[in-house]
Amino acid sequence: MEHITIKDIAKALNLSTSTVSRALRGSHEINPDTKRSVMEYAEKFNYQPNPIALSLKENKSRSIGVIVPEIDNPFFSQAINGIEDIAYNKGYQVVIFQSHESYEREVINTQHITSRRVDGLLISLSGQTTNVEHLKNLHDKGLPIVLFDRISDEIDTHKVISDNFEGSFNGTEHLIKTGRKRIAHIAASPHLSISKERVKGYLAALAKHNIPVDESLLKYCNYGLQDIEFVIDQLFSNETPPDAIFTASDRLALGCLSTLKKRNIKVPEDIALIGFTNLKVAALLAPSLSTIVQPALDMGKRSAELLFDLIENTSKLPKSYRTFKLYTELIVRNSSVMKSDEE
Amino acid sequence: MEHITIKDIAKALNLSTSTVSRALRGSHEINPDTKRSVMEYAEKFNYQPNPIALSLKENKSRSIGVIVPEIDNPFFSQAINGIEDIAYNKGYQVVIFQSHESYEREVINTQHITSRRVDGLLISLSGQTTNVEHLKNLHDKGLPIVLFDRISDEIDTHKVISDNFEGSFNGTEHLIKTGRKRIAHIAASPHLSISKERVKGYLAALAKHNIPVDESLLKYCNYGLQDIEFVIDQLFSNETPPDAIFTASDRLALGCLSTLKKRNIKVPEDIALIGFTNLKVAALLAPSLSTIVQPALDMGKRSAELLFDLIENTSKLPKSYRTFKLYTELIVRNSSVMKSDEE
DNA sequence: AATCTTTTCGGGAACGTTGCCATTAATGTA
DNA sequence: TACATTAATGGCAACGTTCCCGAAAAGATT
Repeated sequence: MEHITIKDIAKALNLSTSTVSRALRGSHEINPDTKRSVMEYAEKFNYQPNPIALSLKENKSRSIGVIVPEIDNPFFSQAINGIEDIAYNKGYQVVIFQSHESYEREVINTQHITSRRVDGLLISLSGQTTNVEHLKNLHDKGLPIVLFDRISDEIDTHKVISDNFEGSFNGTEHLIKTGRKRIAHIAASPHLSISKERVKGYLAALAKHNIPVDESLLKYCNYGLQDIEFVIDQLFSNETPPDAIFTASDRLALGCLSTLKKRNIKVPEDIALIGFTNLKVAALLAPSLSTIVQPALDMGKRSAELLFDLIENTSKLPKSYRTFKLYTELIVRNSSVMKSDEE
Repeated sequence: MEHITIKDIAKALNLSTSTVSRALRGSHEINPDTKRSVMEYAEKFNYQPNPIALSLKENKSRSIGVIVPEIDNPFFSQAINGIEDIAYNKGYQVVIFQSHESYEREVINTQHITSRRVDGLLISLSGQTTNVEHLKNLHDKGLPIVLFDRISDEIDTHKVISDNFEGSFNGTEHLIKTGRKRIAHIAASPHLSISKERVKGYLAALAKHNIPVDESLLKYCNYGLQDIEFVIDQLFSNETPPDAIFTASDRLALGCLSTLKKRNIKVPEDIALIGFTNLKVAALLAPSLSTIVQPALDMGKRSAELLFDLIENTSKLPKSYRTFKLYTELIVRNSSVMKSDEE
């Protein structure tokens, strides 16, 4: 890949690089004729300023880093879609990293992030992450960071989440109102903020309706299918098994559905199932899955906007960081109600 | 974000930058004591070489660009997962662009790609792209490019696809062997290589079994739900409607399923449905979806490996480019056979 | 006519790093 | 003792760009 430089133009037109540079930027202190000839030459030979040289000079890369647990997860790919959208309009590049739910990998990613001199970082924590020193360090050094979805209290910066408490509360209450008595909750990694919030919502709904909490109905579970099967089997070995499961994530809901099918437990007759998800196919599952929808795309957009806000006002110091809660929506389908078969 | 530089170390230790540079690289012509003190200082203040300065000097960015139609499409996010995996091990960054199935956007993306000086490009063409001059130009200028999934004959470089013909042939033949007589095929954008190959496989299977081709059963369709509904309605306005639909993509299959449900057409009783997809949830749909699985992750990995091969041997000129066909697999589920309900 | 402004441009440093070419001092060789 | 060799380090240019500063020429102001 050969690229024409400002020097080449200067040499060809018998000018200095300074003059060419100014002509290209349309400076007023350049003779219109000179300007025109420079422009024409640049156009003709398809001059494109070297962003790397610019980066070196200005000490910024015009790129942002994104660390997600797994890109191949509809929630995150939708969020990245939103991020890319905003970044594109701002003329920034999006550089992707995956933590694969591993703390070590996340730490290594943050090292790469700094070494690569990205201008800002968007991150959703891995399921294993309990210590966020690696992010604190970056933030203390002045790197703009926005946390989304899986956040941490220990970092003081902008955060974007969906209203996990409310969503969880509404989902649980929906199960209660449709007559379910023993409602289990399967949460994801207990370290995650989203898990904690959703458990709180679940407990709050039970409390409101004076349903005693049964610890044996509250389970934490990894995404593996075996893990899910194990948990389901645990729940059903209970002397009075649950008549509803409220699941804290898309993957878990799918795993439950498939396990319940395998165990020949009918949904929603034997047990109601409701997910916390944004899967487009949720409506097409058998049975169609009731769920609490999260605005993944909007979350990506909002996070990116906030990050650019931080990047562009990085000097104006006295910041007040905020945590933005995005709406959730309960969508009732067949997995939680025993009515007809078509909506 | 303040970063310590080689100059800082030099100043602090009363050395020249050259000495520090060589000490850091472990050069033999540096006094072991000096080397040690430099190393210690660098360690202590967390020196990280500035990759931007390196890039400027070496005229390479250690990053690769990836252009996909839509990141929020399980096939592509899985592929990107594979790409990121390989790139991570090679120490490269992955920079993501989306064409949103738009030719204009794809062209703009390629401009960004060049202006950003990525070391290589992985691309899957947009559905609107018929002219690939923008890619040819880049390739002629020496940018290593690997095409995957949605490829073009007009660019001579490495390509990675799944065996669309075979997958399509097997899918169609499966429908024939299970007694279907009027098999429709709904393809994606007619410009796409994947569409052409899959149509060929479909036609070949019909030919092998002496089934005459009915042009009215071969449809091209966009991903929009309205488009799909329109096509389905067209098919069923036929005097003898199809008894099977072989669909050329995951999204199309989902759209069909939902439309057929809405129209109260029973799958698989009234009509068999089979997709070309890699959706993890295909098994959980109602009915579970028969499909031809594509190895998206492997495709991403393979493409990335080939790209790095090109990048690293960019000088060794006489290249022989190849097109790699990856395996596909027919998975028969309930949407195409009328047997029992559980597998 | 002498001075002051503009206008238009060139020179050079700087961003962080590497690599070539000195340079110095110490050591080895005759 | 004189010269060649080696070890250890410094100086400087270069990558592509911008920006500050200066300079020459032309024009404007007394």
